[in-house]
Amino acid sequence: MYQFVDSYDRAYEQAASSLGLSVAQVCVLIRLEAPRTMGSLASELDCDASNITQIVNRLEARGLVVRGSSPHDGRARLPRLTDQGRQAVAEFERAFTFPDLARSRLTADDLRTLTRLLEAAMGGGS
Amino acid sequence: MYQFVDSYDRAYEQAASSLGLSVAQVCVLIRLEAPRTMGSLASELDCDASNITQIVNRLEARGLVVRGSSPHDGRARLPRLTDQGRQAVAEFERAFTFPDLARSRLTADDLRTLTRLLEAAMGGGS
DNA sequence: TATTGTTATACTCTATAACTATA
DNA sequence: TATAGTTATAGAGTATAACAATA
Repeated sequence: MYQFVDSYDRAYEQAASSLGLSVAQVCVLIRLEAPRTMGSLASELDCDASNITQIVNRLEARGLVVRGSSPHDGRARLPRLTDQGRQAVAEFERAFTFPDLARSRLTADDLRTLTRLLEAAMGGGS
Repeated sequence: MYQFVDSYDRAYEQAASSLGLSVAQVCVLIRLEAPRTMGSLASELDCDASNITQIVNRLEARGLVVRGSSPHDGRARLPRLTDQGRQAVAEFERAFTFPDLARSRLTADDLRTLTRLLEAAMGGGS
């Protein structure tokens, strides 16, 4: 179990760094396929809002993201992907081969079983 | 698959921080149940040696680790756990309930199947 | 008054480069 | 000359506290 998680994490890190990005930056980037507020990113990634501010600053400095404004709430910012950002997301998904590779090593039946057992191990619906 | 890895990682992080330690510090600590060189830690954790130097510095400052010397090689250091360090490892293992909890939710048969499928998904013997 | 986000600050993780001591 | 480890330094992730702007 540890070995599997470790392999997954390392593959994720390597795919990110092959694009010159950190894991944290990719985590934000892939959640911006639809624009959303800084706060919703912070709560989904379970970190402080000031953290998101800094990560988005760096992504914006690289031209992967732009901060838009919300028409409904003058306080909120709505970061969204630029074309270059969308391209980076696509490249990451191409580089992060671990899940597809893992799936390709199992039969369709075994994959269904694995999914069921992982869900059961996590406690069903949590 | 992502959900399972994410749950595992979050549980690990929370167990570490419940002891006031970072994930990186715990990773070093739990590998010191037998003394070993700085270099072997760096290669197992796949990071630079200077990184290990700093983490061991912080663990030493907290009294969890002491740097010993090797009788065979005057250059090498052999960090090892103090009593307080051993206690911290035990506390971490008590706090990191995720794996035991996951196992307890499966029958013995399902657990064997899960292990087999995870190994197969990683590519057998890698 | 409460909420969204930013700024300032501090600590940790991480790598690179230059260094010391030993082999 | 090569290896084990450290030091100095710099960039990034993270949180806390104080703050501005808006609701």
